[in-house]
Amino acid sequence: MRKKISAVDSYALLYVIKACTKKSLAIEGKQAHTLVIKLGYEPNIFLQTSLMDMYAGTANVADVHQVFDEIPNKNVVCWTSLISAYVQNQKPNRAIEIFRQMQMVDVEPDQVTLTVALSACADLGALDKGEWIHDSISRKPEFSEDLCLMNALLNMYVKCGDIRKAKLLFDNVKIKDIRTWTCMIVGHALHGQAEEALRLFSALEAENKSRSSKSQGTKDQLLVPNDVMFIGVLMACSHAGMVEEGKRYFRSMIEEYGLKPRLSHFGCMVDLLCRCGLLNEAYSFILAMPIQPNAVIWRTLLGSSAVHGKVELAAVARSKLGELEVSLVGDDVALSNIYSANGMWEEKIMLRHEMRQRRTPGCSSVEVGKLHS
DNA sequence: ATAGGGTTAG
Repeated sequence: MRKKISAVDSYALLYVIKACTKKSLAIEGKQAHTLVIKLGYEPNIFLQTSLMDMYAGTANVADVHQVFDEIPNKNVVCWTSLISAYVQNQKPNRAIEIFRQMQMVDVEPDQVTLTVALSACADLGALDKGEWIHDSISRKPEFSEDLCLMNALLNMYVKCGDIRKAKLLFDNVKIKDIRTWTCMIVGHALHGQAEEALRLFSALEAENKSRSSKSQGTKDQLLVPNDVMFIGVLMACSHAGMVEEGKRYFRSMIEEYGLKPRLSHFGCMVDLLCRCGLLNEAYSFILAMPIQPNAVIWRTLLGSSAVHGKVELAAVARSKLGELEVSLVGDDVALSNIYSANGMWEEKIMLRHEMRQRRTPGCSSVEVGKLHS
């Protein structure tokens, strides 16, 4: 089409930009942006917001903000895209700031804006701001009909630790989807309420069984567990020390539900085995994985080796982290602490010396008014 | 025909 440039209209460009977003194609996305300018489509607000979304998806927040700044009449969709870009790129503080700015220039947030803002609150653990948004939802009854928004609200309460509010909300949402259930299961799992989490999962399975034996109409309403839900289920087993159940759910996920475990599922299993002190089994499990283990998995084994005083295994895990070139200074601290616990002072001194040469800083975070890292 | 949204291991 570019050879016959007169045929390129704003719709063609829009779909090309969407394709770039979907496939995270940064260079092609930029080329599409160039064409938007060359062909004089800059006043098209649909194209501008799509471009913002494309830059957000390719981790280019600076360009998102620049596109936003150059839009003359910013509507609620433009503002929401900007907030979303900061959420997607792990800048929830900035997202909340923009959310405030938007209200100061009298642009009224809609359901989508509030959904995104709640996501930022969840990431920050900002319960007070989340509750403020909940209040503004309550003032618009039609907003409570929006399931995306309700799921975001539920997730906010879960991540901010208000499990009671989360449960109340869950019970009050009449029409739930698989994400609603997943949120609540993860919520219980995160709060150490493994039994509640697994009870919910069983309730969902029972509900599905009863519906699939009934008429065709109810079959359309089946809420089939997906891979994300199994992460919640496995987390619950892990936090409750339920090894055998965890292994059973892992098998059931593959065999009964036909789901392919992803890296995070293997991570859950390693965590489960490690927490129960089955470190050798965890190590064999990692070696037998069909996909390459990442740093989180080796770090789980390392941390657990430290707890259980398994020096050799800790050293293996640390060297794997080194190979992946993503090790944090905390990984070395963990290993160095095992050495001292076992009186291996020479090893400890050598490791500490290596650490001084690398000079990678550690980090922590604390909330003082807002979250600082 | 056109734009922005919710669940995911430590």
